[in-house]
Amino acid sequence: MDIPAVVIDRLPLYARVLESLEHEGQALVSSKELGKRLGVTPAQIRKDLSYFGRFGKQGRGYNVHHLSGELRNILGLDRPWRIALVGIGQLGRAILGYQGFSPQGFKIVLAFDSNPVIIGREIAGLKVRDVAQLERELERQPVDIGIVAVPEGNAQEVIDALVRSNVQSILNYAPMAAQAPPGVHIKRIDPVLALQSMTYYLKDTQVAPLAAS
Amino acid sequence: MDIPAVVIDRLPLYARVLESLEHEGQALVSSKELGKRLGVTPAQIRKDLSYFGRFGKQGRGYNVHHLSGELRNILGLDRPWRIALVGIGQLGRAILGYQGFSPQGFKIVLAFDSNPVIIGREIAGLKVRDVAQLERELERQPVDIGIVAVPEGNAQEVIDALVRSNVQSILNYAPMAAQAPPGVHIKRIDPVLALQSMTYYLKDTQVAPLAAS
DNA sequence: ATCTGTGAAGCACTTCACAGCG
DNA sequence: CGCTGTGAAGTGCTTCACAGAT
Repeated sequence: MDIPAVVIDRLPLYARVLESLEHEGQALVSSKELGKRLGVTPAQIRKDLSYFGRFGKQGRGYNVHHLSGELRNILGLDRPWRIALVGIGQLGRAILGYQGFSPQGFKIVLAFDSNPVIIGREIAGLKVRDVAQLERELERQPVDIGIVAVPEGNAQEVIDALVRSNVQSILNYAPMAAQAPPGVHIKRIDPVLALQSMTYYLKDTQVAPLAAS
Repeated sequence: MDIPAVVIDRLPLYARVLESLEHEGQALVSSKELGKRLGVTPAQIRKDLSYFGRFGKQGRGYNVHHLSGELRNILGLDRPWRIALVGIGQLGRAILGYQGFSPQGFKIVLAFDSNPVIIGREIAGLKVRDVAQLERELERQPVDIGIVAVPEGNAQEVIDALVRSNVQSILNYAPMAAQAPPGVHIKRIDPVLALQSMTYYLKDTQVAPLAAS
């Protein structure tokens, strides 16, 4: 069976709410309550979960601890994942310093850049390697995920190199639609693109001319 | 007419490619060529654009400069936008220091935090204000957009305060589904959630146990 | 001949509504 | 009686395919 990608995208949110409920000591939860917390219809939650199994009990709801574990297993969150980060500029350094990855099992194990000034330097405990050696290094030390934090103009070539190294999941911080062969999953994450689509809805309600400040 | 949100989300990508083409000096572009660059079908591009007008010429294609300008106008990218940033921790500082907003017309004009140690300090040229005063400050100096970079547990209350201050567009860095009244647009941007959905597809192809490193 | 703009068809996701179980 | 799991209906986005313009 082929599960819609939108469903997969919602699962991490479900998993996170369930973890909260677990910490709050709640044993059972209904699709209605989960839906309220998530801003999603109860039917959608039941339908989404039904792709993977029958986790609930009629008349009762879902066992929070059990469902949480099932989702973590389905998503692979119960295992560690290795990441190569490409691009150690301002953004790359922020990503390297970000404390939110490792508690969730994501570990950046390789860092690459093209700037000779920082190649060889150690940043946040990781030696920066030459991106020209990316394929060679990934052969020696494979990773599961690539994070691309290079300028837009270089992102496609970096992604191509990652794909040649059999990296199948890529998080792309460059504001462009990257091309990749089928089987490779790319997610774009760009705050400017996100803002640029929201301004569409703001056009007629702009609060004040900037010059007035 | 009500234009699908997915269409609005694609427009910034179109606008960006058109700007590249403009800089490359290309005068005309067909939906086929645009589609190739963007990994989108030509029909989708034509359909998307047709929601807003008839910008092309049959037999020729689209005038790059003209279409670029139309899209910038449709999205409101030809105007400056004011932003309030809430949460000046590690992430908030990275956002404050990010050079990518202002070239696109996004200007952070207010910074808030709840930590007494940094309230009053100046960071990246902006005085950090007390988040408890958010509504008062936004009354004096309205903004168009709010960026929320506070911990998950505080994000909803911050969003509620922004909404009370008539902020209608919010970029939320917290990894949760925030609630807001209709008319308010929230986009979530969280790298961990993005990774957590990609691992679903990786489950059976994990490269190596992390312990082996 | 080429390429747009667009109704109509096709496809995919969401919601409904209810049988069935606890 | 409450709540899940799920076919079926509903809705909305994407793709097709072609008339029409250059």
